[in-house]
Amino acid sequence: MSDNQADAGGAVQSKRADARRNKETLLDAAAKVFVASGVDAPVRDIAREAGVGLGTIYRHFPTRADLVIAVYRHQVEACAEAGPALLASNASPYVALREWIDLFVDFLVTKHGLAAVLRSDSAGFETLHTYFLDRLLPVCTELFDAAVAAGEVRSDLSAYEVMRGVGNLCAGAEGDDRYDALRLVDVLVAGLRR
Amino acid sequence: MSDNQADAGGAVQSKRADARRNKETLLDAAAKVFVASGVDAPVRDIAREAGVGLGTIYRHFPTRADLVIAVYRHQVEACAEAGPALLASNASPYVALREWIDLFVDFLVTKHGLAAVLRSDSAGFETLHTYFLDRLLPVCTELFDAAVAAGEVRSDLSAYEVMRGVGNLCAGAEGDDRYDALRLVDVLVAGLRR
DNA sequence: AAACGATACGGAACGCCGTTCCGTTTAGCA
DNA sequence: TGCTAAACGGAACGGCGTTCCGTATCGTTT
Repeated sequence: MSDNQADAGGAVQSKRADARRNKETLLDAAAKVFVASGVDAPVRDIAREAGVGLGTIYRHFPTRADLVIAVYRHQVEACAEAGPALLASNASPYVALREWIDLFVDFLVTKHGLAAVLRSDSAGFETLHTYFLDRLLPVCTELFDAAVAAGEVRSDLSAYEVMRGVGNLCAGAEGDDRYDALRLVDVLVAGLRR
Repeated sequence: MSDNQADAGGAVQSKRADARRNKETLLDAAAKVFVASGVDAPVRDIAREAGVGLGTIYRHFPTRADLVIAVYRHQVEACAEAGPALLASNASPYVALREWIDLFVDFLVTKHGLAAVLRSDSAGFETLHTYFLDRLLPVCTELFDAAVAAGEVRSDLSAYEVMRGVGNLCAGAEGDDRYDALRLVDVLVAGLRR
């Protein structure tokens, strides 16, 4: 899962060993910097942490957003895969949805500022936004629709809105001890109930 | 309401006519640019629109945020003043709270990107963030506490969380027709109910 | 009317950002 | 052991908010 940065499947590996090694180094360094300083950390910080030039970063990841995507891709993957599993192991689709949202939220708040990226249109992050949506929205939709079909939640919303809503609630939760994102998401999810 | 930029009351007017005129021009220009391009519009755009140098802006408004505050001050004021009024004219504090939140949301979504500012810690916007909180939080608290006291809403939240939550839900609502912030706020507020 | 501070003005300059460009180095193959 | 395509580092670019300062203007005082 570590190499392709376009769609899953057909990505080509670089021929040269140093390039592959550097990409790996870069991903590690970026992950480290992201947890330390948030997703907004300057590209230069990551380059320094990796002991690498700026050009190197930008050949591997054409855009800051692409780097962020690559770093979090497999974590998003895990979240996506949990969806169907939860649906299968729960009698109530609503409960499954709630638990999936818990997972989603955990993921978001663990990574500094990642949630903020979910609502950003500032060009560069559009890619990341798109990726999150492409991968997670179908999962969320499946859970949400099941809960709607079971008559457990109100039906005047879209799964998309729920996901973005949750993402937005988590935005900027870091470093503000008066604001408990988990609890607010709980309120939102409670409001979903029919 | 047009001149003071510190706290209400004791602000001193500039002695020179051109300064007063420029400040006015600046506020008009900024308002115009903000509706056209959102609160994130570059300072230089505002300077150009006003036909004024950058230095002039920064003497009148030490920070971008101060300018934004000045532009929206009386609208924030109106929102703040509506709180007690709603509380007085409604039998149910919960209904008053809900209506106040409607006002608040209207204000946020009408002005491009203003909501995003509520969740931002990015240094530059801190002033703006602080101002919003200082003025609006007490109002929201009054309404919220009344609703809690009346036993109409759950009590494991703070007014601060509600306000930030609503603000967050509205962030990035522009230009996304699949995302209806109003409706999500509605869900959140419904979830508040006890 | 003239002269003179105090005050306000414009915009060049600074530091930080993401990103691009290109001369230099190096890996892997013949 | 060369040779070349690939990858490298980092200077340079344009855009941002903000600062700084020489210049122009205002309002006053003679």
